[in-house]
Amino acid sequence: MDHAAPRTDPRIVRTRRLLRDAFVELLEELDVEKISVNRLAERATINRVTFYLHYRDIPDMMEKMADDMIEDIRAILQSPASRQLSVQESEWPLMVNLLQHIAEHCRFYKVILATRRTPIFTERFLRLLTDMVVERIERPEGEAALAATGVQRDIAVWYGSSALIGTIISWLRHDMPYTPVYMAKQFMLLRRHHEKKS
Amino acid sequence: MDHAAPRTDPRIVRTRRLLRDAFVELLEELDVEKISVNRLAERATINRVTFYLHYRDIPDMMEKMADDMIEDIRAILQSPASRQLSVQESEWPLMVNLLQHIAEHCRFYKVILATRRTPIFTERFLRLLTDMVVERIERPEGEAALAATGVQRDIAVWYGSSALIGTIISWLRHDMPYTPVYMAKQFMLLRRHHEKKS
DNA sequence: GACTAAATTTACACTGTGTAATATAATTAA
DNA sequence: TTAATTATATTACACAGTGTAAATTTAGTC
Repeated sequence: MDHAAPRTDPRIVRTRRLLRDAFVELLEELDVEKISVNRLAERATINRVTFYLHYRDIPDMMEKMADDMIEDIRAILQSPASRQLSVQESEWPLMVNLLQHIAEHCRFYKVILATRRTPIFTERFLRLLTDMVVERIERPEGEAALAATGVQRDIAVWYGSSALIGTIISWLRHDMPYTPVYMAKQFMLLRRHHEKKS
Repeated sequence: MDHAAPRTDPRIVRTRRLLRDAFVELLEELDVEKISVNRLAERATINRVTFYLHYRDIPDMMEKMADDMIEDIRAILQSPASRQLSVQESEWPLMVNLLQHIAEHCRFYKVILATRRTPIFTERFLRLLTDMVVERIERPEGEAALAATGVQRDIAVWYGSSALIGTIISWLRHDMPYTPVYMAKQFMLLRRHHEKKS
């Protein structure tokens, strides 16, 4: 890297920083669909037209911001520490680094990953599944199994419900290559491995 | 149920059906943000003004559609079969029913849960984590562990990566009540229970 | 200090929004 | 069947936002 040292104009850096900060700010206050180029430019204290010198529209800007985010995360996951170690050993520091990175930039990540951004349907569906998992875990059998594993209760809930909805979405995305029954069986297998202690 | 038999005007039923079908159709062709009341009414072959007699705006319409979806799903999860059985036994038919319901209405669910709806950031992040999980599972150790459990490879990938990103998002949503290190430890525990065979 | 590039200002044509008033069509009830 | 009610259509309007163009000002680079 750093071959030809592009050295971007500080005005460009400044404008983009203002825009991205303003975007995060607005996302803390409004739903995405309410963020207009108008408002964004106003909040960023730049001219509306200037926005178009940098991004085609707001989705395009989000795309670019996502690119940057991915670049950051990739840098962490490909850190030198991970190369010579085994998978088992390298996973731990990678995970810690990733989570710490997110924690350090939590204002950004929270707004980007965890606000109203989740379209209403997924959100509602997830909530329902979460209730289901909670109910399940609160039964005596669930409590016992959980206690044996040393897994925090709410974390197990997050994990289980996200896994469920995420797998369903992936299944749909891949045009349902397995029958519902087969999927259900697989869920049972995966579940069991959470709860049955060795 | 069926106390006062509200008996909605067939015109209302028709208009809402046209609108919702048109919405699904458009969502198959465009990103959500490109769906305007204009286009929607045109596609539904109703007058634009009529839309406002039923919904405040498009997010409001999505909200209502989500309500209906949740009602359907809830009906399945609270089916009579589930009441007298134990948790373990009732879970299986519920899961099958749920998945079959989704499969039957897959055009709707696919568009609603699995299209471009996932805001770019989550999508990109999920893709990255998926790569990570794939790489991990393709190693000899991973293959062996997987074979022992009888879990399908790609399903394990979907499951693991969704669980990961979903848990991270929940952690952020709850304002990070655990340290990154603790979270990482919990991930290791949950992971281990997938792979270590009894 | 001159050159270059970014940002601003102003303007314009366009698409979409939300509401109001009135007219027409379909449904329901007498 | 007629009369009522109620949904939808039509037209119109004020407003907010979009994306682009041209000329100008401001800031950075060499």
